[in-house]
Amino acid sequence: MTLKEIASMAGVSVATVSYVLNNSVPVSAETRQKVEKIIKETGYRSNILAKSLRKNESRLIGVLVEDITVWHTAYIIDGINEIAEKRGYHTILSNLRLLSKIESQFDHISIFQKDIEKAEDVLAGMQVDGIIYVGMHDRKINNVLHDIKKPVVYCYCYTGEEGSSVRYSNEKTAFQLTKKLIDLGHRKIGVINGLEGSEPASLRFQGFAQALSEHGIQMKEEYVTTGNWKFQEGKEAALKLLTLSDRPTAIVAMNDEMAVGVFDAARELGLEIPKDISVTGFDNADIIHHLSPKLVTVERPLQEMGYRSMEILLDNIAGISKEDVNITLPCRLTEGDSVGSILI
Amino acid sequence: MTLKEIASMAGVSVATVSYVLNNSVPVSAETRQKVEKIIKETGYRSNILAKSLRKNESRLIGVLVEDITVWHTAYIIDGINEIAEKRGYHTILSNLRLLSKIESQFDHISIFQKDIEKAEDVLAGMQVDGIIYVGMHDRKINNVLHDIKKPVVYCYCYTGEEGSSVRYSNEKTAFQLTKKLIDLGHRKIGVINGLEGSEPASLRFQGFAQALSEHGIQMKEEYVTTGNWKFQEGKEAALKLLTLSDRPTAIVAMNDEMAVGVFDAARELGLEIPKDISVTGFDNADIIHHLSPKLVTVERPLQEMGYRSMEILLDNIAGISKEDVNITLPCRLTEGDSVGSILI
DNA sequence: GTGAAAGCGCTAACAG
DNA sequence: CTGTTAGCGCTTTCAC
Repeated sequence: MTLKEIASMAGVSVATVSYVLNNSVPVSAETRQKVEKIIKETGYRSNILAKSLRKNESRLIGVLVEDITVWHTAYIIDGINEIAEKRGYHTILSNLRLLSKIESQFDHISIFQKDIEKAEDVLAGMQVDGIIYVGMHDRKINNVLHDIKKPVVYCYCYTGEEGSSVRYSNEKTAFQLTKKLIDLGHRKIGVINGLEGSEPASLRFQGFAQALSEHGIQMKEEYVTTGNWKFQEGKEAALKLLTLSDRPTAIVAMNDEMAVGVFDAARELGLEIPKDISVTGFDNADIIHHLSPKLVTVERPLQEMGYRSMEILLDNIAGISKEDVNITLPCRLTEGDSVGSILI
Repeated sequence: MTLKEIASMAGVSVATVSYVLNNSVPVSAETRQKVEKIIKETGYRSNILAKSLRKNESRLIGVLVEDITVWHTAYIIDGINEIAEKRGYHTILSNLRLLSKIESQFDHISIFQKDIEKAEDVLAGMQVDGIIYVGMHDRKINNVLHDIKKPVVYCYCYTGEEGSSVRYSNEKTAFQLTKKLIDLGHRKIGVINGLEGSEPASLRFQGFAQALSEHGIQMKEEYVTTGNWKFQEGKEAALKLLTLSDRPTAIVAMNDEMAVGVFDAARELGLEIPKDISVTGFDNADIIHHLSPKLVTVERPLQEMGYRSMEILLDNIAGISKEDVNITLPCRLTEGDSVGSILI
């Protein structure tokens, strides 16, 4: 069913049908009714491709994700979709599937410049009005989408150079988390840092360190440990910390999986949380929802990151803003019972 | 940059450029070189929209998901993408976001017929060649996409009526799991069924029951419990089972979260897994990866479900197959140490 | 208020 | 082999 067919059925010109459809030009009530009746009866749906071609705007946003199976990606896409729907845009998804390709060599993304260019070609060919690039890790990457003249927003990653970006706050959040412990009276605070070389790990650690220093607490070397973000190493680090002769009263685990390791270690050692040891996590992952007591952790604003990425992109497309914008959203500390106060 | 511009730069007609681009008609080596040079230099990318309009085929597949944040969805999309990429198709994603809208009233999908129709309008308008509908729960739904004349495949759900579908095997898998326990000598097997009224729950239970009956084992009423798929109710059910005077030697938890509850219950009661009690789960969720001993559970073939959905759809589009096909893929039992053998 | 007609970028007869 | 040309379905001047 095409405009032309509708027009002839209604006994009007194609232009008139178009006017009715788009409310672009006044049409007499009578004509409008006639046309709308036919449209309803036939179940006509206008060809968006043809419209885009003619108007030279697709209202299509390319969402280029490094790996859709990485947990946060789905939530970010969800946020993007929500704004897209509200503003009459649609999203075309391109999935680089990096995870299966690089395993855990975070930085060797340059190897995949080829894949990215291919995806870029397709998206550009589809005439997308802009692209949101969703990272699988929070890190600095090259401006991989340099070849396209459309607006780009990087989400869950950033380029040092040009390009807008939307991230969440690692440093400030770790600061708050640590400050919370300090405010509860803790002075002997152990930390299980994330994988060495990972940017979130070092940012989170900086926040941790700053909270200590701002409160005049000396960081003890033996209280600083590292894990690979996984349960096992988290547990091992916790065992080390908890068996120190002067053991910490609180442990900041830089992600939830390692925090679960802390719980396990504490149980093995017969220590009670939070009475004997306070624990915090990071990520609010599914894995902690059955923990008892409830873990104090951090919820990243994933959906919100999707919203903001989309808003920035659309403003950019609309020409409202021309400059790159780089924003870092705050995280939410969750309620929980895994931290207790210390009598000072 | 358009075909026309390339043509004039190369001093040939648009037709010739098109021939070069598509290898649709023989072109002299000389002309080809000339044209390809210009294409490379200018970074020309053909307008896929225009091409689709002209050819009346978009090579676009609509992926309509009930909720992208439901864990399995991302993996299914990943599978769909992989085949799409291989076969030169692209996917446009539409996300109904049902989860936030209906919470857990599994069957009231009819309320959302409106949302679905809207998504359908858009996808049809985008001239997709077909649609894959990805459910958020494995269940029977109406043929919600009746209004479109393009091929449709339902994935992770099905319509009783018309329409192809791709699912995984609940019944057979639960049968295998149970049989495994029986083969190890277990005769007193408790079960923690999933939420009442849920289709996977009843299918899994049927598989469980059949394994018992095929091996001449009487199902004891007190060995049958139910949970709401969640940790807490799983744990409560396990406590009930494990404190029976004649307690079972094995517990089949119908999902992983409840299996974690069994682990917790066993520990509280001072029972050792698998020496005192064998445990199995279902789903291979992240939540179990730190369990010790390693849980024997079931991995659903999610990516494969994406592959097959796409293959069926593309065959359908190509006209290779016209009939509806409904397939049920087998699951993989994972290796683990949470089950032990019983001396018979 | 309505219609005729040009043209968005591309493909595919058809003619040469 | 190459070019001319007629559309694909739609929007949008420009006349009337």
